[in-house]
Amino acid sequence: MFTEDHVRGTDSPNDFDFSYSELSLSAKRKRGGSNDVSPVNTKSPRTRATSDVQEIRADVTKMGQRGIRESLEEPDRRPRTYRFKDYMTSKKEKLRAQFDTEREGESNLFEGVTIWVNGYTSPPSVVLRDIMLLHGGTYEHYYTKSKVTHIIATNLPDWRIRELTDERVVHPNWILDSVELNRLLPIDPYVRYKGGERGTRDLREALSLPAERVTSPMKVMMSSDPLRSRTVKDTMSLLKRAQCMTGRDQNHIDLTNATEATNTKKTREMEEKVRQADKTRQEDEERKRREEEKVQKKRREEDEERKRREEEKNQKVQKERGQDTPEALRDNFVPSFFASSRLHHLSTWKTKFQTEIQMFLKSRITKEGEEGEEEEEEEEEGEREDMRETRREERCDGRIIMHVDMDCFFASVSRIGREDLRDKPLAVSHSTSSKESTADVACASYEARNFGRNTHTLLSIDLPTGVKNGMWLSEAKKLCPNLIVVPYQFDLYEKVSKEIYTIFLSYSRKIQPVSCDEALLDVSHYGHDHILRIAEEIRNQILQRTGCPCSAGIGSNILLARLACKMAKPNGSRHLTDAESIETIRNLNVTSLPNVGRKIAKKLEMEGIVTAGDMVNKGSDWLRDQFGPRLGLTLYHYGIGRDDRDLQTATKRKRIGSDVNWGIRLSTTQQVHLFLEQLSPEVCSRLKEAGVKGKAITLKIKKKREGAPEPLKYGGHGIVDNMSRSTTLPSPTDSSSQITKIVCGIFDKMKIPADQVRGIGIHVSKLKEVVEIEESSETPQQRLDIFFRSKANPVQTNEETERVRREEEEKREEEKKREEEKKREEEKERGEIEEERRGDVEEYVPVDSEDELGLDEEEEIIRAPPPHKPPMQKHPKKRKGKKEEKKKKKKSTERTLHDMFNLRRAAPAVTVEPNHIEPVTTTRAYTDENRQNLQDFMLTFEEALKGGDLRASDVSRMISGQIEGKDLEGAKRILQRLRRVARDGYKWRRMYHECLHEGNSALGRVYDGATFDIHPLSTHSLQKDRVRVPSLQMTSKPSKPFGLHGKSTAFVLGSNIGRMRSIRLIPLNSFNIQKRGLSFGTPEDFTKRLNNDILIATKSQQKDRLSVLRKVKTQLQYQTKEGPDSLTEESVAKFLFKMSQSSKETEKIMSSNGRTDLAQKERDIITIIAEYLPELDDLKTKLEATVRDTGATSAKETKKVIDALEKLQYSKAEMTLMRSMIKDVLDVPKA
DNA sequence: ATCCTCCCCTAC
DNA sequence: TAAGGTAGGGGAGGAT
Ligand SMILES: Nc1ccn([C@H]2C[C@H](O)[C@@H](COP(=O)(O)OP(=O)(O)OP(=O)(O)O)O2)c(=O)n1
Ligand SMILES: [Mg+2]
Ligand SMILES: [Mg+2]
Ligand SMILES: [Mg+2]
Repeated sequence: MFTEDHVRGTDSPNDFDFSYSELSLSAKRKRGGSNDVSPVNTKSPRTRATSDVQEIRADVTKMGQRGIRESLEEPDRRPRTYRFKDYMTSKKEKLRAQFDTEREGESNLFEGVTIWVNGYTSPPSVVLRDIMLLHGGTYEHYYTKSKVTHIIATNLPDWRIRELTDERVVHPNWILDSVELNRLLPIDPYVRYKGGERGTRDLREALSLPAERVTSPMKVMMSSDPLRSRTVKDTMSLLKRAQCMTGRDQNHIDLTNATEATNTKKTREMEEKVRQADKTRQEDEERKRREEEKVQKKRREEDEERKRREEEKNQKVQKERGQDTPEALRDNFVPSFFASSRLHHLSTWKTKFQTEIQMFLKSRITKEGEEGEEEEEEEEEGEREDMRETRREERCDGRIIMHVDMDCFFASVSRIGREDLRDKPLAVSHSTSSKESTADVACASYEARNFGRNTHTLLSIDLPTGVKNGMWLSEAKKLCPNLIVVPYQFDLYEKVSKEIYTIFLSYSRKIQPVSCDEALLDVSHYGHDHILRIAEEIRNQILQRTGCPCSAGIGSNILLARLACKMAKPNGSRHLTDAESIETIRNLNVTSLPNVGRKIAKKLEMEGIVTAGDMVNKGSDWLRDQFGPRLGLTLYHYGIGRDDRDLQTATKRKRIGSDVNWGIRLSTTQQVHLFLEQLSPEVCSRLKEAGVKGKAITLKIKKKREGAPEPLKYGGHGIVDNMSRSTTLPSPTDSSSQITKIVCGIFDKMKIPADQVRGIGIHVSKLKEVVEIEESSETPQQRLDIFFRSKANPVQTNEETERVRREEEEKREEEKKREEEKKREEEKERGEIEEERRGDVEEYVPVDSEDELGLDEEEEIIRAPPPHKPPMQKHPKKRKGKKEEKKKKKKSTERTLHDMFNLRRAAPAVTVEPNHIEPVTTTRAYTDENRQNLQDFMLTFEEALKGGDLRASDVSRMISGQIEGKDLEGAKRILQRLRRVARDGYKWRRMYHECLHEGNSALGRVYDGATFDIHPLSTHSLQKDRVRVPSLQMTSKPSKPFGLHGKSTAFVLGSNIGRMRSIRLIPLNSFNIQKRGLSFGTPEDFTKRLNNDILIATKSQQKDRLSVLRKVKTQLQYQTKEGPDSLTEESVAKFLFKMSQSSKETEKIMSSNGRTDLAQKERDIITIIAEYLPELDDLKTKLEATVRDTGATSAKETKKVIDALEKLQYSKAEMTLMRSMIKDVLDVPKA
């Protein structure tokens, strides 16, 4: 993720980096620990009323200042700075070396000058830093007497400055003017406060400036006051120059690309310089690298040349047809789109901060592992060890999470150095004007958000109603006619972001980057007592360094921290304590909860649920039912303030992609191909940057929905259907041409008319790190062989196949259209028109619009999967609502059992040609309405079996009416399964097993988009004698909350269908138990018992019990999935214990809030889980005894107890349980 | 049971 | 004019 910008920007000795100050951290801790600072802080902040916050804030500001003074007084305790340099890979190191050479050439204007920027300046410190960086100067993040030669400050008087006697305090215009005139001006006219004469001399000496420079005739040249206020334009032009040097666009990453990409004079000069430096001092290795680079460059050039010719040809073809080149195929459309796309930037920055922080921390860890070279290093280790210890202890008391988020970020950045914009309603947008503008407002200032409202009534985060982020400018203008629109300043946002992350890193190393303007910090190590002060200190620092306000929220988990931050906005901080959380959250709108966006909010609203309290009242069962086991439970927990997510400090990327869903209006397939060719390199360069290759290539297409109007939004995609298809390659790739080829192939297969394409995306997944790939010993040929051996033989399609497929799709399309039609009418009746536009739900609820009404196709279908009703209705108990059921013509006179019992067939029987791919539309889900039918089917089936004269063909026919064969055992098994279904109340889904065999053909799925030669059949064994027969697979009750239910298309390769012989059924779950274990059994025992109990509960219709047991089962499954290891006795024990604890926690919250009903529910859960943990009380008694024996009284003595326990030789599982109980037991005597 | 693909939703 | 990108979580359907 190292952009050119990045590499260059960080190559200076005084570069911007994540500086991490161990010292400032420990100093803070000490300050926090001593009681001298705070007169306010006698109460614990956990219980402090919010009204105290103001007071604290003022107090803390002072304290922050005192903190700085402290550090000034103790110059030895300066923070240590770690740079990327410490942890970049050696390759990147080399790249940087090259840029160093270039940079040095730029200017040495400020050589020997080291500045430290004090407080808020205009331009802000980030800009000054860049300037210094470009002109040979040094920028210090922290003040150090021995290093800093100039203190830069705008505001006078500043009490801090008065304390500085040795250094020069200079106005920033000194820097700006010096750059402008390209000479170092004397500082005299710019000096804000002059120290002693000695200081001046020192300064001159230190700088060893030539006399003529110092006596520059600047006064003559500068007609205006040197301390004048700079215009933004001034500043920006300087900044622009800075950007010229630092490399502009983060989209152009590849170093070699970068050197050849621009043909500006500057670049050429730089290259020349580099070459010269190369000659004189680069080492062999470096030269070799260059050679390689050159070769690659050449290759690329050839490649591009070829492409260019192709393109020319294409364009000529188009011209001949009299067509213009579409906008999306213009030169540079893709890069320029991304360069202007705010969302692209947002996304890019997020991943950037994620990887950077990850790398930074990793490097720190390796560093720790090494021997400390200095004494200081040792100390530091000790300190960190100490901190870890502290943290561990703190965790017993719960974590302390802080969420810091910039206030109206983009707008605030625009206000830097613009006092005139300070209190104005502001919007950041591309558009320059117009009431009609469909440009998005990326960010609205708080004045715009609250426009026209009495701000005193704004008590809750739920209330604001003015301009929202994501809203169209036209609408924003309507709401707020005074709105001032300012342009994006992406470079500045990025700089400010880096600045705030630097600050974050100086407070905690456990950081989850959330966005360029926010992060979650684990600040447990500061303890509860002073945490609000720390928050204020951070906010203060951010304001000082960037000139932008932010807010901070603190809580015992991520949820509470986020909510607290939101509530504190703008420009505030808050600690949302556990005690007040439930009551506070209860009154919040559901949309303020994470994971509740547009759709979920709407679904909730339809049930009359508006507040989080409403949601909790509806119950966790309902939520899980509606939103799936995962989200349902999460939401329920959020509703009562619970959230056990860990901070995600390090993640592995799973996918890399690039989408353009704007400005896509193409007319021919060829044009789509050309566009894909533009997009592929984008994806590839991101892959390369991340150092990965991927095996799965996905093409995403937004296809204009049938009948959808042209979108109102300029260049917008409008109402679309999303489609995607992927191809898995034998080996990972990051080759642009390969990916282009594949996605073009996929697109052709998707059979989407080019003029209906509204959005295109390419994604690569199944990623592998390049380093690992290189280590792998297999040759490409070997890998290919492995692939072909592991997969079936790919085939080519033919025209006939495509025709069938198209027909099938058309049919589906038609059906979909009908559905929509119906739905649209219904919605019109209800007056419910939804819009296609998006935007922050919470912030922006779109308003109706004639033209852009967006109907979600899926919603209607969820409620009623449209069955292909066979004509015979043996069971006339009909749904009344579906009066307009289509009367379908029966194709065959043959009446199958399938028809008789109204069991929908999975697919029409199709004739399959050998080696051809055939589309088969399968219909899923025998839903409730079919249950009765199934039971009837079963009875008949049973009768038939009794007679003993049932052939497998009958079984097949009964189900699909198409296949011959004989398999009594199979039939019996089907019966068994049917019984089970009837008994367990499972729903069914139907599924295809295909077939295959014979000669040189193989069963296989089609690898979309890939063209392979037909391979001779390899020796691996194929499943022979298999038959394409629908079978039944048990599935738990579906809980998909959104989207299309019940239909999908399978593409089946068939051959010699006539020879099929057997039926294959999914084996029932079997449990190979045995193994003896604990009282509650091995994991296998446990699972078995659980399943059995579920069965019993089902039979005896103990609904609540069943629900609890199912919950246990699902949760356990998740646990297993997430965990790196398979289930063990201990993990099961721990899991059960945790679940029980979790319910206890909920129970506590509920009963303390008077919700006896819900508390009872949790108690029931606890009781049921306790059945599986019969030993718990016993163990606890034993544990207590041990604790008494050891005489331990506090959590600190945990280890002592554990040692004692270990001597008693409990089993692993028992130890696990006891371990989790120790804290409780030790807490009791304390209390 | 477990894996894969496709799709949906959310967040900034 | 305007730049509606992207990653990850998660569910269903299907295959093995
Ligand atoms: N639909 C959106 C939402 C956000 N952003 C950009 C602009 C915002 O300034 C920035 C940060 O998003 P936040 O959600 O943090 O919103 P703000 O910082 O603007 O306001 P707040 O004070 O509520 O955090 O991301 C955007 O371009 N489009
Ligand atoms: Mg923000
Ligand atoms: Mg934010
Ligand atoms: Mg929300």
